[in-house]
Amino acid sequence: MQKPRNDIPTPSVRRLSLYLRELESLQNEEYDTIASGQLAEILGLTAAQVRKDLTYLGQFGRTGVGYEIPTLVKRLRKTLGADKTSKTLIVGVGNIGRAIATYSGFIDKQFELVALFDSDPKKIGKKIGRKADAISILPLKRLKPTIQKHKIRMAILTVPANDAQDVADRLIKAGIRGILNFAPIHIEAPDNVKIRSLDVATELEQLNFMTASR
Amino acid sequence: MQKPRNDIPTPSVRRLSLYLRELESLQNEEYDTIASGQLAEILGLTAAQVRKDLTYLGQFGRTGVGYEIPTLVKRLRKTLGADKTSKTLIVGVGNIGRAIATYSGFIDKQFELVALFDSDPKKIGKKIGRKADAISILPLKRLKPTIQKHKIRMAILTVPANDAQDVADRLIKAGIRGILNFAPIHIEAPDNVKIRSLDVATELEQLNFMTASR
DNA sequence: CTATGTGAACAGCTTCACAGCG
DNA sequence: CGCTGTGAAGCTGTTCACATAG
Repeated sequence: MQKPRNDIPTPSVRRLSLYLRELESLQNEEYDTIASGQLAEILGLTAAQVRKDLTYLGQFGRTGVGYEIPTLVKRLRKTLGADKTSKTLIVGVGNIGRAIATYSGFIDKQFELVALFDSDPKKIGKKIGRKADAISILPLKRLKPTIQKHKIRMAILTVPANDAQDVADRLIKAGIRGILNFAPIHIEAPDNVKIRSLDVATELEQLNFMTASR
Repeated sequence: MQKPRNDIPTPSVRRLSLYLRELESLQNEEYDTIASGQLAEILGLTAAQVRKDLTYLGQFGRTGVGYEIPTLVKRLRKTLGADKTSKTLIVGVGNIGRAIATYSGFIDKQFELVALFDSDPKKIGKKIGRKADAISILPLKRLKPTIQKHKIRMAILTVPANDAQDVADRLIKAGIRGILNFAPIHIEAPDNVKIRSLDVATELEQLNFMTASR
């Protein structure tokens, strides 16, 4: 008996995201079609892998020609949910939080930054961002009402490691379904809440290891 | 015939790094020994995985007891190269670059931030960081001499996507062996130069995908 | 002749399960 | 017993190679 698998493997999802971004920047170019090999070349992958990934979108490549870029972009957007903007919030307006908040506005338009939170009373009420779409920093007690009012699904967590689990718990209680965690600590969460951690220290350490030996 | 494998798998290296950090913060606690199951619990892993990872350090766990924390820490440091500080530089002093430069001084002391670079003439000469160990921003033409003088092996790349490959090429020519890239683009490099990319947009998109369906 | 789509082989990691040791 | 160390089994993702389509 085969295990029925109709979801997309995590590594493929990551690459689909790369394809989308690359193709969007290619869209205004002269070509209106692209072959798996070309895309692979640009992104440092193999042609077979690109093709396999793209089959998760259904089949629509043209044999002997390649993939129609506009169609491909449309399908990628649809599959990844990039055809609608997703509301997000940031907790912790320190250096990293602020950097992400102001990061190329906000990120490719696909994500809308709805609110900023911090526990430091001195920061409350201050605004981040350029004039028109500057966003005020709110106290943590406003977390739950804000999340529920705007139906926010994802949060970016950029608080110190000591506070990370507490804040995560509050986010989860308030209904958040996904957390992008920058604190260098493991966040405990129920299965229906997804956590992704970006850990600069660990990445540096890995790089250090890879370049050290031999 | 077995494939003779004396290197450590990449996923294991990442976890070894997590073990080290966790154990360092546990070192002043009452316990001087830890079992694979406990460590696994803290980090959200399985006991078997922890044990398998730790065998890459050689065998020194005590049956029925666990691992001696000081010994374990020592071996982890040695294996990961965390027993000596590694010199690093940052190119691109925008929001992210600045955030990382000032990030908990600098990162656990294992990495020493030797220099900062930016292409913007207005930023040259400015200093980042607290008084005593503030670091001046240098122009890109100082890249090569600085890298060679200090024998810097790793670089953190926080420039805009458009400049990333150019700067990477210059870093590589100057002798850099590993690059931690924050630009949302694939960096091309020879095999003997390791690239690790942290891509916030892609991570967010993945999280969005994972929390969207069902 | 070119490039897709895909079953099948392969490789790499993780999990299992248990022998061995204090 | 309790917990390590580890072959073996299991899974998942990648690569191969080729039938297929235009």
